[in-house]
Amino acid sequence: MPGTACKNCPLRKRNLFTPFTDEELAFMHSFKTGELNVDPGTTILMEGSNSPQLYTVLEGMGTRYKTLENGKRQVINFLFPGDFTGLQAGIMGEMQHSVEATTPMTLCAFRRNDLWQLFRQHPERAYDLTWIAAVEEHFLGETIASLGQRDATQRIAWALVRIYERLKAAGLGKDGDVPLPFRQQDLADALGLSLVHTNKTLKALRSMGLAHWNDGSLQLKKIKSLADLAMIDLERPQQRPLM
Amino acid sequence: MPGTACKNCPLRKRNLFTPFTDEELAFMHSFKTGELNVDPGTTILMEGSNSPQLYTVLEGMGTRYKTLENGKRQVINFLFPGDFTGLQAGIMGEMQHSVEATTPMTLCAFRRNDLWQLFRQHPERAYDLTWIAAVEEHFLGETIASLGQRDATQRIAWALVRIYERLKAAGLGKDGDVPLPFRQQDLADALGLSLVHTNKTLKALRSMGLAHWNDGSLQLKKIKSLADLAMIDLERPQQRPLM
DNA sequence: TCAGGCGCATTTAACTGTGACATATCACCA
DNA sequence: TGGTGATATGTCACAGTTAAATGCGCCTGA
Repeated sequence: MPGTACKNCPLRKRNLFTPFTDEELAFMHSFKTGELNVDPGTTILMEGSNSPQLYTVLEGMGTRYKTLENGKRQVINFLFPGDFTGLQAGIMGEMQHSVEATTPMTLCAFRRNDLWQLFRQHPERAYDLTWIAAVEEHFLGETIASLGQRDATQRIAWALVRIYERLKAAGLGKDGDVPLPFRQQDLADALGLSLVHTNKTLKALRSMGLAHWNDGSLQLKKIKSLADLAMIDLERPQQRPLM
Repeated sequence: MPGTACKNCPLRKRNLFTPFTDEELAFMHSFKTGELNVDPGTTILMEGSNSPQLYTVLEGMGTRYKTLENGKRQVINFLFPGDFTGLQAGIMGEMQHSVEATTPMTLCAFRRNDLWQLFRQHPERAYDLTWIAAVEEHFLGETIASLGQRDATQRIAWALVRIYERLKAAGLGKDGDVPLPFRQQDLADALGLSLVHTNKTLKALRSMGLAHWNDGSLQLKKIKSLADLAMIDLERPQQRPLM
């Protein structure tokens, strides 16, 4: 039982997450195989490989991405504390994307082979897992709508709002600030924009006073206006399970 | 128990789907509340509404889409026989997208409130459900990569290949043909392209002899070349659960 | 039986948002 | 001190958009 015991998990204290009973915590802990600490730039899961583990992010941030044959990269989603990843490989067998650490990260690892046990013995956790998958599916659908129908300014506004909401909900940052240690290139690859145009659009949002992203810190002073620009509704933070 | 009994379901006979035991079929049937027959153009599920049902497509085709505030429409995915939909609403509460019938459709309806029973009493079905969610998540990730990183020609080639594979796997069409009763506008809205450019690109693929889509029928004579153009690998059909 | 209308595919022409390329600046580090 | 990675900015070309018009098949109603 290396690393933190689940019942002492600092993340779990945040009321973003649905509380677990001691019995539930004990089970999750038995499901856990260890903690993984990685340096920035480390590839945690590799497209095409067959990972034996599933992960919950305890600390740090990363990207989930696909690389195309022509070398282009599509960032599918960012990984923040509390996020769960690896279910696809856990269920389908082979990773369809890679996961890379952007900052130093700590991940809680679970045995993929225990997944079926979880479904048999703990239907509540199985339900949680499906809940997580459904929420991710919803988010990916919104991403598709952004790439397909929004112009560059709206796309960036959309991404910044959603990122801000997620990081705030995870309890990161203070006041109107939130840490965002990615490169502009990462955001560009997430939105299907060129680096140059991403840079210019960020400048425009800055000069409009809507979004300031400097030195790894994102500041949204007028998130409502930014959301209007992106043509989206703000999402109220919703309690969710932490695996 | 209106409509077809699950054990007589004609879809289930196709060996695309994992076989169920009689006991399993009986349970699925008990979970079923009825069949839904709709005309083309009918909205089956509405964005923002709170559907009490989940559906498996028995017959016909449709689209799953989001409408943006500016009136633009993003088709997130097409619905084909054997597809399951409504899990998002079933789990998250509110529909985040709409579902519309393109052709006459027959759907098998399940009670959303029974979902939790399914998790408790039939972990195998719960696992299947999560499997379906994971596959959908994978597909949406590939869609994001297409919208973000491929040009118009590659996007259309990608879409046609994937659609062809899915329809073939479902046992539709004969030889190199497959029925595809959508409008060019639907494909355009799925790929984030204008109708005009979609039309031009389809014409180009036609004159290259790679794809012929006329009168609701899609013919791919050189699917391998089309896949190369799209920079994707062909997917071997994989057995999957039918809910 | 024919006229009118509607949905969809097709085509042409003009415009534009975004990409590609080039270059500069700054911080950091070996 | 030079090298590397990131942000920043200007210029120009083009893939794809927008607008507008035509044709064709099919339905409906007189």
